[in-house]
Amino acid sequence: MTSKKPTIDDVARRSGVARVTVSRVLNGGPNVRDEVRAKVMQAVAALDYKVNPQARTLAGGASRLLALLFASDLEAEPNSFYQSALELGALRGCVALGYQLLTHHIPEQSADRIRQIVDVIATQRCDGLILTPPFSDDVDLISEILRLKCKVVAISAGGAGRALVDSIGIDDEKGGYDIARHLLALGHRRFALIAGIAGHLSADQRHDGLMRALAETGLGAEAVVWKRGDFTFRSGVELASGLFDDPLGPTALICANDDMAAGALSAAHARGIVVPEQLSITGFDDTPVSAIVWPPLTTVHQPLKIMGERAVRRLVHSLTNGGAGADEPLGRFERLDHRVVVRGSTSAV
Amino acid sequence: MTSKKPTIDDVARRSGVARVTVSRVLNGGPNVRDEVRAKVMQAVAALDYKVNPQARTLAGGASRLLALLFASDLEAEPNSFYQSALELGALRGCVALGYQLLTHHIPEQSADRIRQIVDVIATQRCDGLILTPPFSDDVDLISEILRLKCKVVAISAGGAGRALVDSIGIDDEKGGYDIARHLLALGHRRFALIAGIAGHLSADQRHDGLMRALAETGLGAEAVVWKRGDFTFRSGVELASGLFDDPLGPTALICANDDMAAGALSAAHARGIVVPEQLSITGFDDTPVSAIVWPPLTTVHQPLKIMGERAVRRLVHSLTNGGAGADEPLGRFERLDHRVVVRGSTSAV
DNA sequence: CGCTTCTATGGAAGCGCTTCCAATTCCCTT
DNA sequence: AAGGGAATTGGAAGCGCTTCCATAGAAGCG
Repeated sequence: MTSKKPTIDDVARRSGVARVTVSRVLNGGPNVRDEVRAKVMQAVAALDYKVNPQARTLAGGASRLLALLFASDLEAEPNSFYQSALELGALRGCVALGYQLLTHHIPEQSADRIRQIVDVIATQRCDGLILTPPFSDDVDLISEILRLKCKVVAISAGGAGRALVDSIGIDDEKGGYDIARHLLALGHRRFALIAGIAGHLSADQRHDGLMRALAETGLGAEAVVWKRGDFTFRSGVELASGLFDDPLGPTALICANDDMAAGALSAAHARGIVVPEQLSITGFDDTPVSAIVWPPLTTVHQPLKIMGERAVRRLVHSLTNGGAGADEPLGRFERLDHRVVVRGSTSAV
Repeated sequence: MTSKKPTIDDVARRSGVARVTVSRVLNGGPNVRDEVRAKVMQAVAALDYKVNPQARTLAGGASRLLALLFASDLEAEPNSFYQSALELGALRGCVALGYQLLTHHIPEQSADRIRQIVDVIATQRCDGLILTPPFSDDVDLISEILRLKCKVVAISAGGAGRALVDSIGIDDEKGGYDIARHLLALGHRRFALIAGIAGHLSADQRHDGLMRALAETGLGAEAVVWKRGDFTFRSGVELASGLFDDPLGPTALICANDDMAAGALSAAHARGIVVPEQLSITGFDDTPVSAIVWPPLTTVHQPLKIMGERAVRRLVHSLTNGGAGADEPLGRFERLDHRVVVRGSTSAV
């Protein structure tokens, strides 16, 4: 049928140069005359030649493979939209830069999560890792990965992660502050908060922001009751249900992500509580979930796709620039803009 | 720091056999004495040796790389839960079988979708492809892929795809029939249908099933008004909005997937139409969306994760069994069970 | 104008693994 | 007990690419 795929030698032969020269052209190496470069490129086009990534890896040592790690059980429902958005962004970056992306879901609570992740690095030979919360702040995990000389970029790392590796995220404290300001402006004074899991530092920062906003308005810790959820719809349902009994309960419920807000909304519906008239609810992330539910959620937009793409670019950058040891300031945090998106789930008290 | 990674030669040396023998053990080859096999395995464990997949690919010709293809624009919101479920299942299968999975999103309408996909095969050198609708029925595309000698398994292929390649799916016609029977039993007689895009054959089969159920009850085409959506929440909102004006309009709205049903539900809320009292709405797929909205959707459960995993297994099977030409009946369809999940969005008329 | 210093190119040596084929050993046959 | 086939093992040859080092010219310099 179709003849064998062309190799670098075919290109070399056709353009009348040595194999190394073709390799140089392909890798943008220096010291190649424009004339020769053009001749090679032409042969590449004519033969529809594509480098064999496996051969390149074997010879060159770099696999051009990146892994995106999520903390979720394969069996459980994933925090799907959040993850998809990051993945899509990362994929976009990989396609643009000629890298490949592997996605892995690791049960977060498992004691051997570190072993599993190290295994991914060892088995798949990927040379860069993108960590998502709460792995982004898992100091033990990160140290172990760095020990293996694997490059890392963390998404939404809190203080712990930021100190160790490059990271990308929004100003979560400010995000929490902003959403609180929105509710305070609407006249709310009694709040409930469904926070994230312990160890998810960026979500805790949103909590801090909320408290700062309250303090500015002269309110203290007594103005808010809070619990920790696990970011799933289900936990939103369960935790919200406990809030509806007190007649002097909160008038506004702030959730650490959209899924839990959707769950809270569902619980409210089930109890006949009208949102937002009787209770305002807010989410976080601005995933499609916030637009799908009724009423649509007021939430904080987080540029997840861009975060995914930036993560890849940062990783590739540090991979190709040899990460010149000292001059590469490890642990740089890149802040992206967020914004409050007001929809129908909040109203004046 | 850590010494170089151990190679197959290290294992060979440590266990006192030749490199080939280690290779045989690693690949489950025949003709190795149990005693030798054990000795090698022990050395592997002692050295914490992992095969280098790139080297294996280069030498062996098989990349052990599978690609999962989705038809969606990177910029548009993905049909996230549907895709995530398939991906998760496929990932599970890959991990179990020692393969790697690459996910790609190709804009479906783009004229050069075939070129893009062929490029994926050529550039990434993956040796198996998992197609999702509507690629599953894209005869031109499939023919081209087969011409490249790349193995394919299609998810939810309709007649066109099933004839060409191995495929996995539920009995969509029966799914449509079942959901219609559910509504008919509740007394509904006037229906609306938000169908899928043209060319998405499995979704069309659900339409056929609906018509069959209606016919059995003595109803004809006049009992249902229908339109085509594109499976997005947005299209559900838009298409449903047009249905609410006629006082003698449908009492039940059947949607070809959950996202469009959620959109329709949202549109109903916006118009003050109470679901299910004034209008019953059904979805399809049983993605988490169906549980997140209010009222939760009656829908048809499709075992997406299992479908993803089975797709990988089928692919790997045909890859490793050399696909012995004749005896391998190409185009085998594997049917998985579906079931109607009754939730709050449907009630008696 | 002879000498060093670049700049452009090519030769050779593998990267770690598998496949092909030859060599050895073993176990049955007759 | 000798011959034959099957079961085991190893040697050698790459897979397609990059890296290291050597080789020419071209260019710079006193």
